[in-house]
Amino acid sequence: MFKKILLAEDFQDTNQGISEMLREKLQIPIIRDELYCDKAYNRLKYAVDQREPFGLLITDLFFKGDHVERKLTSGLELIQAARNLQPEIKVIVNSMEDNPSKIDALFKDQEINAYVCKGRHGLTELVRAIREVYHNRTYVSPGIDLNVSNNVFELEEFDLMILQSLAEGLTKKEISEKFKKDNITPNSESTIDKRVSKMFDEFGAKNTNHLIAKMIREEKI
Amino acid sequence: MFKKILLAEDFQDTNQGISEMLREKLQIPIIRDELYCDKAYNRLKYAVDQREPFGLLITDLFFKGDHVERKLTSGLELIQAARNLQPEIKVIVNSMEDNPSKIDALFKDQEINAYVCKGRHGLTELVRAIREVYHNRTYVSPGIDLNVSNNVFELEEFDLMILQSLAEGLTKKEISEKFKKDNITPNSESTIDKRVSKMFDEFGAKNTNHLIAKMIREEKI
DNA sequence: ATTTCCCTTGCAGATATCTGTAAGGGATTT
DNA sequence: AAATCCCTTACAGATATCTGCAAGGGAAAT
Repeated sequence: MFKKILLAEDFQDTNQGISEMLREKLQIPIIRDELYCDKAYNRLKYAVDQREPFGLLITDLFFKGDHVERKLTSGLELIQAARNLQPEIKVIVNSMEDNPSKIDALFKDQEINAYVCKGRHGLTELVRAIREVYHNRTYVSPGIDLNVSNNVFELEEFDLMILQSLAEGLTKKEISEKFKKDNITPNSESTIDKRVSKMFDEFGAKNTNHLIAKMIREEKI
Repeated sequence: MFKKILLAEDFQDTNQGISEMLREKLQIPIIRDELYCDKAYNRLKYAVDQREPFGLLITDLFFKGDHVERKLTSGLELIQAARNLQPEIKVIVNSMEDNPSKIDALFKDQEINAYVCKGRHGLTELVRAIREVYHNRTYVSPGIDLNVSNNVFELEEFDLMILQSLAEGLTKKEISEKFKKDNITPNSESTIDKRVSKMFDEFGAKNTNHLIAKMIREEKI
């Protein structure tokens, strides 16, 4: 089993619960837990310098901001920095994110080894994930279905840019002009009209206000 | 100190961390933890029936939905049900909500005894809160400033209804008609126009799309 | 009583949005 | 080569939005 594990999790209660479990259930000799990404990174670096690197990093994705100044502000940044420093380190993400396409991106882009979704079985699943990862397998919380990723209604890049611009208060004419300036094509006002109308049908919206409200609430934009 | 404490918290890791701490730091003889509001309520009821009621309820606000059917779906509903059953029970809310006006409402409407904000000192603060509440005092996490509640730009009821209607895709004419039907006044299309334009100024929005996007992102609607 | 202030309402004009129709171009199929 | 499909674009007409201006009414101040 792993000899050294680093835990990055900013909630004290959650942090405590996980550390306790790691010690009891898995008898990990060395467990370090940190409340800030920067401090976690420093620990990794020091361990590498001392030639006693951590075997596993368990990290959350979202870290609250407070008065402390931060360089690394999210789990994503921490993972990238860690991999840069120590490419072979195993990574388990432990977060409340449950959007399959976002989790899928973590495996594809960051090559994480496991994803555990916080919830009623989060701790049990985490123990399982650590064992799987130790044996060079990947793990995903059973509640998450990466296949049935809701790509059915996933927004493509172009439509996304239109929606973001509308949400920023630009008119369709302004969007058309911006697209022309940035060499984004297609870019006629008419096409933008058409795209938005098509989204009305796809998402069952009555008008632009309705569409934007839906998209933001569903965290598509 | 309290003899019996009930903890309602759906995240297994957080739940574990808190239970552990209650046992170690405060030597509470009986601690029950539940992952569902309904189960927590059943425990309260059983304890009351047995004439050995809980002295304190610690609850989260948001509970994830899953396959299990639920009657009580939020901490708010649990608190109301608990107070209905056992009016004198002490209540501490432990959640990640950090909006002062919403927390203020919990004290005013639900008469909760303490509010602890999850975060880097959440567990330490919770211990403190329990001691304070035991001595019949209230407690709020120091990071929360109930005085500087962002009421400066709080929406009044009327403007809120307009925004919600717009976000549902109604036109201003339709909103005007709805208001007339529901005897809400003022209700002319002109006034609704004016109110929305005024909000453009207040919130620095360029148009309706922009305003709705801002309001939803700031969780005003 | 008069003035002042603020809100509601109506109206009008300039823009913006939404929905069709239709023409043209590129890619694929037949 | 011709037909088909899909996307882009232009344009037009009906609505909707946004911004003024002006009139009226109620409440508070003078």
